[in-house]
Amino acid sequence: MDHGRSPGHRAGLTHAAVLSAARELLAEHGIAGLTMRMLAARLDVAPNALYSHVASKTALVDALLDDVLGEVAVLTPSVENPALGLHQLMTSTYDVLVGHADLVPLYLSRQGAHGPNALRLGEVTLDLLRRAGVPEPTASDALRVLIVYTIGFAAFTRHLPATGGSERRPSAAEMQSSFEHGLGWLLAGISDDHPDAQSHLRFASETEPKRPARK
Amino acid sequence: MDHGRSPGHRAGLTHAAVLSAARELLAEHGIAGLTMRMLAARLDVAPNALYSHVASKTALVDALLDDVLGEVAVLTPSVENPALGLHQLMTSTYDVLVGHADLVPLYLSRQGAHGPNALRLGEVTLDLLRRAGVPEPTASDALRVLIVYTIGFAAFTRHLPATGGSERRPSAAEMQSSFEHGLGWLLAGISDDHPDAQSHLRFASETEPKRPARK
DNA sequence: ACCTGAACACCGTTCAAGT
DNA sequence: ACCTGAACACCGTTCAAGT
Repeated sequence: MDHGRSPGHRAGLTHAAVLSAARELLAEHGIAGLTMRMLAARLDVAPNALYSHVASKTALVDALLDDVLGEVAVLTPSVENPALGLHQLMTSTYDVLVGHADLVPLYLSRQGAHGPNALRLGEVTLDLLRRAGVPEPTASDALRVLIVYTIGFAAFTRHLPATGGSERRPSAAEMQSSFEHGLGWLLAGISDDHPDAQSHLRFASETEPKRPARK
Repeated sequence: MDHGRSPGHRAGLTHAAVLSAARELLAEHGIAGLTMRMLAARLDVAPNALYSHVASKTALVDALLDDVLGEVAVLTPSVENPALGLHQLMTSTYDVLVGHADLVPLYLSRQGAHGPNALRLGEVTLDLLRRAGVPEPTASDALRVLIVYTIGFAAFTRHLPATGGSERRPSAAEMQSSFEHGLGWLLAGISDDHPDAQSHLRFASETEPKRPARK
């Protein structure tokens, strides 16, 4: 594989190139195809050459997920309607993660070394919660709940466990619909715990425009 | 390792013995220690001997998780108070899964070949939802949402991502508290969608006795 | 600093035997 | 049917070189 290159010559790899090739590999061959050796082969490089640009495979996966998280749409801070902004942010995160569902379980099994994009999303969410009038002890709970709920649902969109009885596997569209229902319940519950909130979060799920089903 | 045993003699393994040894291995050495070869070594057996009792490693993991799920307390069907039964069932599931949090991400990454215990839990949950007065299109959504929420939270109890800013890692007790808050929001939201429900699910989270923090 | 060659210490799984 | 011995086709990672 390694195109005629003697020990001293370099291939011109970069961290970004490795990351980008990893994303392609993941998209094409799924999670099973994402190995250091396959990645090296795709880059026409010896397997150990990758370690000049990536500390380890787990570091690669962490970087990969944060890279994906960078695609989440963080619209104008929605100062006027934080409730709607909250709903939009979670659904956008859900959409992006579903597009790379293989990555989530892999990320779950590691120490969550959170990248800058993940941190940014957490901060934006917390900010929206506060603006919606949710006071501090509850806001932290709500942040955790929303994150876990969204990521958990994204991880499950492919294979849902035990939906009871002999029912067939729910489609991606059904999963998205269930996700949206549950998100509405959560946002309503958060808001109902604090009736002095400036606007009911429940409002968001009703005014949100329909998204097209994923390809 | 293999105690003097010639090719023809048997070691007396059973499916249950393999499964039990796998649980011990998981508890002692974590997820990294759960390999077919380590498992064989612990049973004083050649690695390939396991394949007489287990089809593959993924089948082992599936069986392992369903075995764990068998520990979930399914109390008297709570005919009188389905709302409280629902809350109790989810918290029990959460507690059990948190005790084996390593298993969940591994389970997520596979095709969810659902064992009998998982199916039973799904059916019991759905039954409770119906008894609580939740009509059918919503009940399926609620079932999915509750399952995903509970399993997702269990998977995250060790490493929570992006709780925003530079806050330190939440403790297990904090995670449990957040889980319970979110569960209350969900149950309240489900019940509020159907005001004719025989009893507000919200009621459950208020009458539920305190559980001791996990060891 | 970046890359190669070779190797180490593992994996899950299969195949041909033995009783 | 259950187990061993040996092997296959992989892994991630390290170490000593080369330029």
